[in-house]
Amino acid sequence: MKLSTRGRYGLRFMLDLALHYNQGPIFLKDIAQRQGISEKYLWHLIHPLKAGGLIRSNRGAHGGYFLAKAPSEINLKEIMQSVEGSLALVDCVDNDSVCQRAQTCITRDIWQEATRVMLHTLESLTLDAMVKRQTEKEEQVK
Amino acid sequence: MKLSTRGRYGLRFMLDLALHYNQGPIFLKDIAQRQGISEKYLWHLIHPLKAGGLIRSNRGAHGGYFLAKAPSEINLKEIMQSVEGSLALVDCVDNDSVCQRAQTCITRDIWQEATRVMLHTLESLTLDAMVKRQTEKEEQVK
DNA sequence: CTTATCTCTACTGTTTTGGTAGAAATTATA
DNA sequence: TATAATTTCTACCAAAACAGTAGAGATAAG
Repeated sequence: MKLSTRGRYGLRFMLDLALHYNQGPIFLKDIAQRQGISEKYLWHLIHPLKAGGLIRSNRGAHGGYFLAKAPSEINLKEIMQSVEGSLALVDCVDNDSVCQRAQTCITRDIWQEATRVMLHTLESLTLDAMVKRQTEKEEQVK
Repeated sequence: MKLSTRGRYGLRFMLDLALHYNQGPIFLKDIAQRQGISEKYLWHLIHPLKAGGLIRSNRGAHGGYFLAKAPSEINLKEIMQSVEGSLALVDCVDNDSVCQRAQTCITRDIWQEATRVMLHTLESLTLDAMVKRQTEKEEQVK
């Protein structure tokens, strides 16, 4: 039940953009350097994040990436769903036809409920809340 | 973020034992048949469940498996931790030395919190509650 | 027209996952 | 004590998912 690097890096990428919100397009190169992740790999995350309408980009010289919405309007559930796909803990939650037992299986109900709770948690965490926590943490270090 | 078959089958195995609680040792063969899972594969789950103190067994003829505790004393968190290992969403939650950023990384705090909520949910679900739901569901079908 | 940047396709190696084979150990019971 | 039924264990294999890289093409600024 580990998160893959897609999810972990995806959040770090988005948080980096949130920390530089309203500072114009941010170079992928800079994000990659700050986060210690290769540009090549980050591309795999950028693609679904664009498709999910969470980020936008400018091409060409002086191009770069920026959030498509305010940090307060972007939550962790959206980010994870974009980069990881469905967050259902088991496939039968999304689609009962994957298992003949689905109609009568009580464990399916259990996983459905657990998935719901998890999604609710992720939904309550927004990028701007994370930015706030980040800056608070940096204050404490001083 | 999908659960592996270990987790899914592990719960079904335990629920099967719970449904036959106090009926003496249950043959692996019977569980395998009811659940549609090979005996060979189930062995991989049985081993950690025994190590985790959740089930016990009798060897030899008329042997079999049974719960080591009452169904009300066994929750989903224990079962998952036994068959899947650590349930931390990311490795750095258990062990900060896996990442140099751990001390200052706000995303680590986020995953730590999400993990905590998830564990709390799993902990609140006990085998006997699932048995109750199962029998209620069967009543409704009639 | 040159440089900086994003965009895209394709490939590769490694790890994890799911599953099987077959033999050894243990116990009830005839 | 022999036999049948069952758990226990080691080893292995194939397929899928994951993590990461290479290199070329498209676009825009200056």
